[in-house]
Formats: sequence, structure tokens, C-alpha cells
Amino acid sequence: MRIGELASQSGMSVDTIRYYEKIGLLPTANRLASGYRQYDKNSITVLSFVSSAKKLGMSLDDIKALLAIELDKSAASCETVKGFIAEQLLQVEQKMDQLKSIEQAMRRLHDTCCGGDESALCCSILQAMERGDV
Amino acid sequence: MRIGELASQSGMSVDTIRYYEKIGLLPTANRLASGYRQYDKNSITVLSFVSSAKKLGMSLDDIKALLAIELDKSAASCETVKGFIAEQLLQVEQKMDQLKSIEQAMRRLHDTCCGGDESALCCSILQAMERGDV
DNA sequence: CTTGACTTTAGACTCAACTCCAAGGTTATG
DNA sequence: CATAACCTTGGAGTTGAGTCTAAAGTCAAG
Repeated sequence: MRIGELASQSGMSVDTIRYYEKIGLLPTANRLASGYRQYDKNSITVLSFVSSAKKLGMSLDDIKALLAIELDKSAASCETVKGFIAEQLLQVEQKMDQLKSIEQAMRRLHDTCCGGDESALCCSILQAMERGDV
Repeated sequence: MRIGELASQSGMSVDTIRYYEKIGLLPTANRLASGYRQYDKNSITVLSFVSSAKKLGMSLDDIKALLAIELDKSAASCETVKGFIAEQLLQVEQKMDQLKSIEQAMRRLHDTCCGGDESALCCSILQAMERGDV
């Protein structure tokens, strides 16, 4: 199959597939005599793998590392794979914690303001923000 | 005070302050005869306000909108300010939900894998990702 | 008067992850 | 065989939020 069909089968754009090859995320594709890239069912699996990783919020660099393991499975252990995911999980948890503390700060601010239709001259939200008190 | 002192008082870099003025986030500064920008205590308050907004994860565009309210407080109401924060809060909550579902998916994946030191050929993490099953 | 620290500007560069473009080559269809 | 629909490449542009540079002007201290 050529790149257009792979794109429609995988849900990725032709440009994205070429981009992934260029940055070394995807292995270089075989070429037909015409110079066209040639793919098979296995390529769909690989792109499905990449899609999964993207859904999990991984960076392309991290996906590249994990795909290297995937494409040489027999050389890696479950331990390695699980450890990799554990690391990603840790990063997600850190982001969550940051976001949670932002949410809390924002809710605190929100709750101190009366929300009435009087002028905002004494608005406790604005005042706290002026003081850097968030 | 000149820009260097404002920078050290506010914790922002000289470049950042000039950048904020350029994109219209900060009002254009008064100039000395030399052409140097001139600031006062009030400028520190404004930058402190901007810092607070950044700590709350707001985009510069949103900060610009909120700062317009702050700089013309008497024209706005607490209702408006509180509503603005409520919107931001909503966005943060949406991000949290996305992150939460990523975390759950990742934890599910993580927990299905034995994590042993055998080859990853049958690793349930890799297999689920190949299937797009995340 | 010189030196060093400060300031000015326009404009280029960074990161991530694409997306788009132009100019050309190939293939499938009528 | 003409035409449309595909494919190729290198390279430029996008977004957000800065950061850095070069070349020039200003100011305070010794």
C-alpha cells in the first residue's frame, strides 16, 4: 500500500507520516521503483501503536524510545516496558498535582469575591492578584 | 526607575517586560529624555498582577483581557471579574478531566503488565498499544 | 576622557508538532 | 493519450511565550 492508503487506514495525515519518518520516529519506508513509499499491514500496527502513545500524551521523543523497544520486543523485558510506563505515569501525576494546586488557588480566589454588580474597585480577586497573593 | 530595576524588583527579565509592552499586554511606558523607559511603584503592582495571572496558568491573551479590567477597575463590576475567573476555572477543570482520563488509561495499562524480566514479546502493554486499545 | 554598566531597536532564533507550498514525477482511468 | 489523482522533495510557515544578538546610544565613576 502507498502512503495515501496508510494515511486513511491509520487516521494520520500523509504529511504527518512523512514528518515522523523524517524525524526518525518511523523507520524509513521501503520504496517502489517509482520512488513511492511502500507499506504493509505491519505499518498500520506501528501507526496504531504511535496513536496509542499520543493518546496517552507522550512526547514524540518518548514515543520514539518506546517504539524502539516495541520494534525489538524480544530484546526487551516486561520490566523495562512497565518501568517506562511507570515513568510516564509519574510525569502525568506531577502535571496533575500542578493543575490541582492551580485549581485550588483559583477556587480560593473565586470564592472570596462577592460577585455583585458593584464596581470592582475593592474586588478581593483583583486585590489578591495585585499583592501576588495567589 | 528604569527597566533594569523594574526587572529585578518584579522578578521578570528585561526582555520579557519589553516583550509584554510590544504585544500590548503592558501599557506603553513613559520615556525619559534619553529614550529610556521610566517606571514607578505602580508598574511593580501591574507586573505583580501579571505574575499572579501567570501562576494561575492563564494565557497572555487572557491576562491582557483581565488586565484591561484591572486597569479600569471602576468601570467593571465584581460580577465581571468573578465571571472571568469562573471561566478560567472551567478551563482548568476540563484540562484536569483530560489528564485524569490519561492517568487512568495509563494506570490500567501499567497494572496489566507482569513487569517480570522475561522478554516483552507478549507484553500486555505493547499488545494493547498495538491494538489501539488504550 | 575612558571604561563599564545600562539602555535602545529590529529582527532572528528557540521549542514541539505539525501543516502547507511549489515544482516536479508517476499512475490509474476514460 | 489526456487528465486527474496520486506521489516526491526541500523548505517555509504556524502557535505561544519568550530569549538572544548586533549595533548603537546614555550615563556614572575614577
